Amino acid sequence: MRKGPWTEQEDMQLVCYVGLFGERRWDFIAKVSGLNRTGKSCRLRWVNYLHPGLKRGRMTPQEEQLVLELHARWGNRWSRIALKLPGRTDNEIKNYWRTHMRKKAQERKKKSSPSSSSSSSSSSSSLSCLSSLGEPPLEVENKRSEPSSLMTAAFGENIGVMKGYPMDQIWNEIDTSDQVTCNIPFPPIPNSPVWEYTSGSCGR
DNA sequence: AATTTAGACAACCGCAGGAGA
DNA sequence: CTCTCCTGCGGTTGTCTAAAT
Repeated sequence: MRKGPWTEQEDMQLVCYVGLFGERRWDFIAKVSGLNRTGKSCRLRWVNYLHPGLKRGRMTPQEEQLVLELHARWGNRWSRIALKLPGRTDNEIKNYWRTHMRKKAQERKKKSSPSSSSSSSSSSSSLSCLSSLGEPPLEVENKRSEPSSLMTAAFGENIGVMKGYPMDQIWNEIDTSDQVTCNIPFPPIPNSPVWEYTSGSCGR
């Protein structure tokens, strides 16, 4: 099994097969795609990097604020926190928190004076993100679990190809044929680095 | 200009829980 | 009921790059 950084070619292939089979059965996708990766690795790559709904770049102050608040409330429940931050992954948030906390720890060391009003800032009265969220609502909350919107974002008009083709049917077909040739021409996905280099089909 | 350091991001690992056989 | 496989989560480590010295 291959490890380490993914190549554009691998990304292309993965995007293609996830487009075909959906975001599930990663082990199967890993096998069928011919990628010499574990299903786990494929899933991670998709979730953290290739997912079309992902935001890239640094966190906005609002997002940072929200992370602070949610972490104060839920602790290290990164995936849960991520649900509240559309386009951000648990990994990203986790990384952000890590560097954030490291910075804080260092600052605290320097000062070594335990007044530490900053640590309590996460629950200060000036924070209103959560209250404005009203806990569950936040309209984006469920977007993640809505494959159709994801696919639309990812594949634009071509999503139509998928629509008239129920997943169950696909599964059935896959089960009967071990190998699948993926040659649906997907249009480039904006904001996804993969597409800066490649285009066209993803056959092997 | 070269080197060091810090921050950001990507990826792997181990574990736990759920589903199906 | 239990065993196995798959998936998802959280922790951790590695890599790259920009800023600082």
